[in-house]
Amino acid sequence: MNSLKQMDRGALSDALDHFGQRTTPQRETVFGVLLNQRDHPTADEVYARTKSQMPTISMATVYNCLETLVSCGLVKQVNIEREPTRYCPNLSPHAHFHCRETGRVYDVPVPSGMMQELAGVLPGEYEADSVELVFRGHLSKGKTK
Amino acid sequence: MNSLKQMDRGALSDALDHFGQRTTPQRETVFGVLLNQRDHPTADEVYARTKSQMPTISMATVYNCLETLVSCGLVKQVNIEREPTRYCPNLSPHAHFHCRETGRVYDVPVPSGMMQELAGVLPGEYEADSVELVFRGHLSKGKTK
DNA sequence: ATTTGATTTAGAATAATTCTAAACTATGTT
DNA sequence: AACATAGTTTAGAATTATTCTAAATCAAAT
Repeated sequence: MNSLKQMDRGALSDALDHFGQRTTPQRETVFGVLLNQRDHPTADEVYARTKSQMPTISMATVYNCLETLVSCGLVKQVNIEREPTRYCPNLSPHAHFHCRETGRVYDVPVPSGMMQELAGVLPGEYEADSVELVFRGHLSKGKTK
Repeated sequence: MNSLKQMDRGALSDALDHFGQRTTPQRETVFGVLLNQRDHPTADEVYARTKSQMPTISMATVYNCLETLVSCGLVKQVNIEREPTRYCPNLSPHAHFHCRETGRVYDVPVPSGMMQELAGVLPGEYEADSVELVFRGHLSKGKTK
């Protein structure tokens, strides 16, 4: 699989349009790479994967595309400690789990009620537009998933 | 104020001892800097503040000391997006609020029950030893605190 | 067709952090 | 007290993710 499904292509164009940005082959390809393998790749990894489909793309363009996708709300950045930024096209409310042993990052669904509750701990003067929840630890043996 | 209170000096020595590390003037001074002004300074800021009390200290030592304090559990690292790491000697359970306008980071106390609850969203195979909760947004007008 | 502005590109620049190797300090042992 | 050992500090070099720059390319609109 290496091309965007019609549905995703539509979502991409719509979102880009909405922010006055053009739909380009590079943006489509990068978005496709993210949707195809949902393992929170770094920019470097996205670059490698994209290059295999589009050998002339440059690192700068990958960064540009990722930045564009993030600013259009199609992709989220995940920062774990000081490690390279990772990218995630999962838009539903979720937390992240970072395994210290493998370095892998997993999505963990969070009931939406929980998110409400979290916002509740903020004193009145704080107005949050985003919440980030990251767990760190390890996966219990047997289940490497 | 520029020297460690007796109580804090004791806590520092105990913790360092416990991990087989020496209590040095550099570590004491850096720890004192963090306790004195609890505004989540970056390593650069810690360096500047420490240098004013101990002009011969080097940047590398500041990083070494911070790393030592973190590994002994006396200080926490706070990473917000890709910005420089900040340091925080608040050991009670709390979240962070990052103001997009000023860039400042605030501690937000979190009821301990909430932390328990958060851990509850993790499926069984995930064993977390730390939870990080970061809000981003802005302070409502009037209260710049 | 031509202008205009957006996008892509390669490579240089930046900046936080880590590494390296030498100098220094403290501690324990005889 | 002198010495060996290991831990710590230091300045500066190295690393690395990311951003910047300026030129080339592309697309849309007159």
